[in-house]
Order: sequence, then C-alpha cells, then structure tokens
Amino acid sequence: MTTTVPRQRRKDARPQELLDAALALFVEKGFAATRSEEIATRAGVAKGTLYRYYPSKDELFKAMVRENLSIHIAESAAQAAQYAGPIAGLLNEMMRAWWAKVGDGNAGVVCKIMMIEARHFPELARFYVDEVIQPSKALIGGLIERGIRSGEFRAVPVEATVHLLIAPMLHLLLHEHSFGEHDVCHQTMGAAELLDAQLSLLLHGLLAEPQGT
Amino acid sequence: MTTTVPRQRRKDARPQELLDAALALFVEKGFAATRSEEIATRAGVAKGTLYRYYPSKDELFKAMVRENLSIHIAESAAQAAQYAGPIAGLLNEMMRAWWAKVGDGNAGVVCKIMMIEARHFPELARFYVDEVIQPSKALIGGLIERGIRSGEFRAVPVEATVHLLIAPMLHLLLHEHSFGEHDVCHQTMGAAELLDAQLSLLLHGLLAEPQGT
Amino acid sequence: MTTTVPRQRRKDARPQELLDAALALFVEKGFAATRSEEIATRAGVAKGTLYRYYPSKDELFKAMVRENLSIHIAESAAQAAQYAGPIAGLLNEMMRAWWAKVGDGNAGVVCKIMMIEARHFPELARFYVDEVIQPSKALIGGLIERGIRSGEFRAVPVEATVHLLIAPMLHLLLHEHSFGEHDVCHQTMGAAELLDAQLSLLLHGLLAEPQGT
Amino acid sequence: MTTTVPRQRRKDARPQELLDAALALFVEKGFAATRSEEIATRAGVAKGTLYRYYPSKDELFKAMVRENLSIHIAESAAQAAQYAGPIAGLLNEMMRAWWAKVGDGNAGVVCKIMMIEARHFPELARFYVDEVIQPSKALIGGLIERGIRSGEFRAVPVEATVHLLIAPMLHLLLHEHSFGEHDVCHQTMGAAELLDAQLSLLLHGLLAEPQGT
DNA sequence: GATGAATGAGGTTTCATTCAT
DNA sequence: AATGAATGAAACCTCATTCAT
Repeated sequence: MTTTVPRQRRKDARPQELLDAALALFVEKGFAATRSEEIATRAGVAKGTLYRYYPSKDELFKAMVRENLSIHIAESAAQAAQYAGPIAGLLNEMMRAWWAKVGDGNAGVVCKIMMIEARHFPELARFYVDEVIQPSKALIGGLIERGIRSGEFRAVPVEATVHLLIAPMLHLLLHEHSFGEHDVCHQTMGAAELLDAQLSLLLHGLLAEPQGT
Repeated sequence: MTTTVPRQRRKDARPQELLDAALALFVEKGFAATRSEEIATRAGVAKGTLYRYYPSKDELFKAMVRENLSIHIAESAAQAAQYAGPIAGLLNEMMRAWWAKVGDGNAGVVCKIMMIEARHFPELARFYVDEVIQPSKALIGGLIERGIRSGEFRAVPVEATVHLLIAPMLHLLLHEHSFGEHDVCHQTMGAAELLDAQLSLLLHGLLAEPQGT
Repeated sequence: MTTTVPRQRRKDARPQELLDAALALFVEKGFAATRSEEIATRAGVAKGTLYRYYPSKDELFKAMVRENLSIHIAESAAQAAQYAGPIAGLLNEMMRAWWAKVGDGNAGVVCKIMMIEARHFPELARFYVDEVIQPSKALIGGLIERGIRSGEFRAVPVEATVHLLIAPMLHLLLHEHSFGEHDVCHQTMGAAELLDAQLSLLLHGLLAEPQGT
Repeated sequence: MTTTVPRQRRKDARPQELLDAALALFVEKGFAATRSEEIATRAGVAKGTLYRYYPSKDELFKAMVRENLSIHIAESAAQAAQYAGPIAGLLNEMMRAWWAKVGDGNAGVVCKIMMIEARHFPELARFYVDEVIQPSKALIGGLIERGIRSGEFRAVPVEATVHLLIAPMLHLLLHEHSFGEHDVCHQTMGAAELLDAQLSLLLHGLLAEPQGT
C-alpha cells in the first residue's frame, strides 16, 4: 500500500505539501472554518505532524501567504525599464503575463485569502501592501507617466488609471472564486477575451470616434 | 438610568438592531470569528434574546444579507427605461447614484461579506447572484447595447464592458475595507474623483487622440 | 432527581464549590495530573461551567491557593502582643491553635500544594512567602526573642529555633498526605501527643538533667 | 567535532546519564511537566534512544528513584551497633554524615520528588517507606532507646523524638528546593549552623536551666 | 419576553510512544 | 544501536445553543 519513498525525501516535501493543502482549504472555506486536522489529512499526514513543521495554525497561514507571494515584482520592473517601444504594447504584455502567472495559479487565490483575512493578520496585511500592492502600483504608475510624458497617453490622473487597469482582473479573480458555480460568466467570457476587451476599451475608450476633424 | 423608550418600540426595533450589529461585526471580523454574544451585546440585548429573533447564527447571517440587499435594482431599471438622452450621461448618473447608495453604506460591505462567505452559504450565494448580480449586469448591459445600436458607442463586447464598468468600484470598496489602514489610497484618490476619472477614461480611452486625419 | 435549588443560589456557591473540588484533586494528584474536567465533574458541573468562573486552570489554581491562605497571621500576632505570662505557655497555645486550624483542614494541604508547585507559579510562591511564611517566622521569632530577653529562654540562635518549632509540624503534615497509606505513624502517634512531646522536648531538651548542681 | 569517547564507554554510561538528567528535570519542573524529549536532550541523546533503555517515562521515573535511594542504611546501622560512647555524640555524627551525603546531593531531592509523586506511584511509595523511611526511623529510634536505657537520655517518647530529629533537616531541604529563590534563609542560616543549633537545642532544651535547686 | 447560567460538541495543541531509516 | 519523523490519544479551552428563572 505504501510506496517506498525515503523518509528524508518525504520530510523535505512536507512543508510544501502542507502549504498547498492549506491554500486549497483556506480558499475553499476560509481560515477560521478550516480545521487543522483537515489540512493535515489533505496533505496526507496526521494532525500532529503539521505541528512539527509549523508551530500553530496562524503561523502556517502566514507561511502559506508569504510563500505564495514570491511573485517577483522586481523582475517585471527591470524588464519594463529596458523596454523602448510604445507603452501600450508593454502594458498589454505585462498584464497578460501577470494573468498567466497569477490569474490561474496559487498566487491568485492568495489575493483573495489575503483580502479576506487582512483584518485578522494585520502584520501580514502590511507585508502584502508593502511588498505586493505598492510595488505593483508603482510599476504600472511609472509606465503611465512615461506614456504621458512621451505624448503617447492623454494627461490622465495616474492613480485612478492604475486602479482601472488592475481592478477588473483582480475582481474577476475574486468573483470567479466566490461565485464561479452560480455565475458562470467565464464560460461566455474567457480571461483572454476579457483582457483583450479591457485593454482595447481602456486604450480607445467606449465612445465612438468623433466623426469629423 | 435607561432612557425611557417604550417597551414596544424597542421590541419592534430589535430585529433591525441585531442585523445592524451583526453586519458591523461580520465585516470587521468575519462570520466565523464573530461570537453570537458579541452581536447581542452590541445590539444592547443579552445573548439569549438573540435566539428569540433568529433561530441560529447561520439564519441571522442570511437574514442580515437578505435584508441589506434590498437595493431595488428594479427601481433603477424603470428609471433607465424612461430615459431618452445619451447613454453616457445616464451611466454616469447611475454609477454615481450606486456609489452614493452602496459604496459608503451597509450594502457595500455586504458585497464583501457575501463574497467571503459565498462558499459557506451556497443558497445565499445563488440568491445574491440571481437577485443582485445578474439584474445589475442585465441593466448595464442593456444600456450598453442601446448605446451601440444608437451609434453612441463603438461595437464593444458587451459583457466585458459591463465588467469593466462595475469592477473598479466594487474592488475599491473591497480594497478599502481590507487594506484601508495600510494602503491609504482614498486619501489621495477620493471616490468622487475616482468615479470622474473612471468614466472619463472608459468613455474616451487612454490613448491620445490621433493628431492628424 | 434535581432538587430545586434556585439558580442564583447555585451560582453564588459555585466558585467555592469549584475551589473545594480543585483543592481535593490537586492534593490528591497534583496540578498537572488533574484534568479540568475532573474538577468540574467533582464540583457537580460541566467542563464549560468552570470557565465561566475562572479563565484558565492556572488562574483557578491561584485562586484556590489564595482563598485558602486567609489564615490571618495578623490575628495571632495581636493576640501575642497582649500576652503577658511566660512565653513557653504562649508558644504552646499558639502551636496547638495553629494545628487545630491548619493541620487538619484545607489550609494544611495548601502548604503541600504550594511547596510542590512553587517552581511552576513563581508569583504565587512569592505571595506565599511574603504573606504566610515570613509573617509566621517573624511572629514566632519575636516571641523567642522576648523569652531570651526576659531570661526565660537560653540565648539560642533565633532563626534556627523558629525552624525547629515549625518544621516538625509541617513535615508531619506533608508526610501524612504523601505516605499516610504506607506509613501509618499517626495511628501510634497522634497529632496531639506529638505536639506535647515536641514542646516538652524542645523546652527541656533530650538529655537527662545533670544530676548534681 | 565530537570528543573521542569510545563508543562502548558512552553506551555503558547512558543509563546513569539518563537518570541524572531525569533527576535534574523532575526536581526542577515535576514529573508531569517534564517532557521525555527534554530528558533525552539533556542526557545528550535523541528521544528515541531513551526508550531503548527504559520502556516508558513511568519506568524511567521509578528507576531514577530506586537508583538514587541506595543510601545504604544498613551501613550506618552496622556502624551504630559497634559504637560504644555516648549516644548524643553518635547522633551528632550520623546526622552530620546524613546531611553531607543526602542534604546537598541527589538523594535529597529524591526525597522531595518521592513526596510529590507518592500518590501517583503507590508501589514506589511503599518501596520508599519500607526501604528508606522505616529503616531510618528504626535506626534512630534504636539509638534513642539505648540512650534512655543507659540513663543518658530522659524517658522521652521515642517515636516523636525520632520525628523531631529528622523533620527539621528534611523540611529545610524541601523548603530550599521550593522557595529558595524567594526565602533566602540559608544565606543567614547555613546548614552546618542549623545542625549545630538543632542538636544543641534538642539535647539541652530551650528553657534556661533552673537557677537554683 | 428577556436573561445569563449551564452545557458539551468541537477545535487547537501537546507529547509519550513507535518505527522506518 | 541511534535517530527523529510520524502518530494519535488526550488535554485545554471556546462558544453556539438551551432553558430555568
């Protein structure tokens, strides 16, 4: 019944297995409603084993969030600094890349979890704001400013524009995870098409082009 | 000692007082982390009294959500049907009205609560989708279609556009409630200005107008 | 089955009932080996009820000790100050009184419990030392000194003499509670006789009187 | 890295090292509050190793007590039988020897541990009573009787006198171990001086010699 | 009707013990 | 023989719910 996996091998894999199990359950039922035994069971170990790796459910939660937030913003930032062409194209690429990395995978649901539990884990919320939210906003905001300076963009208010670029994708994520079963919008509106539409709309506007000069 | 409120008056007000207390606590700490005694205390009654009005914490939760979601979409819909001018103006007005009604008040935080607890209260989630989300989308979607037919709008994909109109406001709401302490964006970007910027951007686009022909 | 005791009456009696149950169990099995549910059961209530009165097992323990240590040393001290006759007689009376109050009852076993758990409850140990041990020693020590000054006693070292007066009684207490079942010394040597013998011995010494002048 | 102790040497020493570690921890924190892993760690081995030498924590405890109680009373008894001079001097020597052997070292704290855990380990308590307490009492009691018969001592009650000789020293031991930090009596009253004072007092009595006939 | 004392199921965490390596 | 990863029984404590007053 038991496959012969060396003990050390198993031990090395345990922390990640526990974090994965925790992530799945936290997003499914929330932190408070998830019993620590469930996490252990889903990770294939007994209740007590969890506590060999994390000293408490709270600490497990924090580790899970931190571990999944190593989406290195810095990487994208460096990439953006080197880029020379039109900002619109860069934004398009970056958001698509973000969705590919975050939208579907673990990092995405961590956004939901983080939002839900922010009040309960203030230090973690601060960490998230400082390490994820602020850098992301700074990155996108910088690009908008570059676009405005180069004359590519209108002189729009930067902060609001950043929000307008980020919010729809994030909200889609949250919505899907919460109401996906009841509101099957992504069947008729896939993420890719939504992105296309969003960028197109944001870039060109909703209004029909003025007919004359 | 106690201010002299007629007994009957108090009793009639109880259910609403309990729901209000519950709302405040649920948004502050989440459903699971809020003790039923806290709700009672905040409503100015004893623990046992709560159970005279609602048979369980779950039912109290459902009542609280349902009660606060009687934002009558129908009303706005009727108003929209009569409206004759340019759709852009109507959208502008409607969203401003929505924010005034929902953004600051109880209904707004119920959106957050509903999103958080959707998996735990499936029937309630379905109710919310059917009674709030779908009608709202239908209303806005209908207006977009009208605008397209009348030539006021470009032939944009309707569903994505609706999402693009709704998501930023909703997300601002959630963000503020979760990270308001750590990410004080609304100090530099008030809701009103954000709305202005959003509508302007969505209507006219981010790109600078093509200079020549 | 249930006798109709008014609820309020029961509530008022609860703390004392719980402390009594705790005392009995702590002396029988020690603090760590006593389960909180046992205490509750012995007090005739359910597990949860205990926590309505004491916030934790530790706090219950501390309350139990403090409650049982209201042996007012001050009382004996005042009595001693007024006394005029020979100190030997006063000591005799006081020790007999102490045994009557402490030796058999709750306060006695608290001495044992306190000794056992002193390392685990340092603040409590300090309280015990400051409020019980030191005043007791001071009281007896003062009497010895009075006796020496008046010529009634030899010029013995005070501190050691105090210890010699106290230790045998206290040790008898501890011994009985620990080994009473196995070493049935008090069947052959009752407390009263032991006290007689002790005082007689301490006062007159073990050695036979020198025969001549 | 490790100092080069022959493997066999280490292995032979293990049981004693474990017992020493256990003794130190049991006296410091009590039996229940000492984790078996702590014992192993302090003995320089891993948790599992402990169980190669002792089948359970209970058995380890019993072994530790038994091992440390091999204060061979018999030895002193033989010595006493041969002794010819005044009993007072012999008692003096014996008690000083006892203190030197027991008072400071391991055997002393075992008295405390034994007293604390007597109810939890009844067979062990019986063993202690039979092998340590009773023989000790018999030894001292015999000497007292010899003294009385020879006219050296007054016709005191034997059992109480034995208690009076033993209790102060034992109690000093217990007291120091429990309240040493809070009640620093041995700074002003060393064990040696206490012994001097005790014997002197017990032998000669507290009262001043009657002046005249 | 209102209260809050009482309950006990259920959750988190600890730790003696086992056993694969 | 030694290790320490894993286990799960058992302890503490919480809190939704009941019910006597």
